[in-house]
Amino acid sequence: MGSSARRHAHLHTRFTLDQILARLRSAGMRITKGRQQILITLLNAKRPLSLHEIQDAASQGSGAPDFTTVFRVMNTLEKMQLVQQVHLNRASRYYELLNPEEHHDHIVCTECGRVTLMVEACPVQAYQRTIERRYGYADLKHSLEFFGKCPECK
Amino acid sequence: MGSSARRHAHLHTRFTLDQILARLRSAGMRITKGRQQILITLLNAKRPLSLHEIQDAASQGSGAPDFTTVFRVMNTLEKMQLVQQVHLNRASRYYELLNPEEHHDHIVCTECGRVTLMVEACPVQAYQRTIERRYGYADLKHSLEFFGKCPECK
DNA sequence: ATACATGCAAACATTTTGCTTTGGC
DNA sequence: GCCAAAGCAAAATGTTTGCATGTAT
Repeated sequence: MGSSARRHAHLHTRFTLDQILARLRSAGMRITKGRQQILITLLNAKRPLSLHEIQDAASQGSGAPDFTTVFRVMNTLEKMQLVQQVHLNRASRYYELLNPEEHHDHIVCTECGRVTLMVEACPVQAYQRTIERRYGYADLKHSLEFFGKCPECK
Repeated sequence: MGSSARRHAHLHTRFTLDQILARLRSAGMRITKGRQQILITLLNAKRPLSLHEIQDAASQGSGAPDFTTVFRVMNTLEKMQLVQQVHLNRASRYYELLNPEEHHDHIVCTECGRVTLMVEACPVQAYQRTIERRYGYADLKHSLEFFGKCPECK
């Protein structure tokens, strides 16, 4: 493959670890080893992760946070709007880091479970404001997942 | 309120009970009292229901299907694409009947949990074909939910 | 009569909470 | 040293399976 594929690749404008840690600090939270491991795991993730996956990955280094810790940290990060749940129609919950500017959606294969990240601009983003006005809701976020058969499975 | 509100109300082009029963029959499935109760419950539902809610509602009449039955029937209906899961960020799964032509999405209040059905044309529907081609997926369905503060809670 | 479907009970998975101990500030 | 956070254990909740019995066809 040449550079044409790469030309379409978008810049992942993600939070940096330091930016997130600064947010935690300014919220009066403490920077523990476990939290750092979890955040590094999320930063490296190429797809949404379950709590167990986060714990496993975060335990590679020296930290090895307890499952309960992962559970509580993820709850906190979700409330702080630093992470988001992604619905993959599986038994457990999946999380991903929320990017400050960019929003992307997912395609999930109904056969093999594979998750593809969509790189185009989200078609819903533009409607959000209109919907807020029409239905009187405020602070709208959304969650959009596509389900179908991936190239391999179809 | 005058008729102006009603003017925007759309026709709920839903399956009829008989249509669904015909589909079950042609799939070689048997028409039991429990299944009928469940389907009637889904037809009357004004919002997505959990398995327990379906069981409770379906037990009003004489049928009273067991929870396991509800679980299995819903799984089957989902595979048959007659119902769909809706993600409300709650502990359990919620289901709704899938309409043959019309597709609608939901707005969920993050404070009180209230669910509002959206009546406009779904902005994603139009993109689905494009996405199928671009990513090589087939038979795409999607799930779109908005989360925010409802008029009462904001 | 013959499967298919149900009900019941038990297993399983995941999420959540209580409480004691640890460690960041 | 103080108090938030972690770890551990146990409970609560929700989902799924096995098997004997019932029932639609």
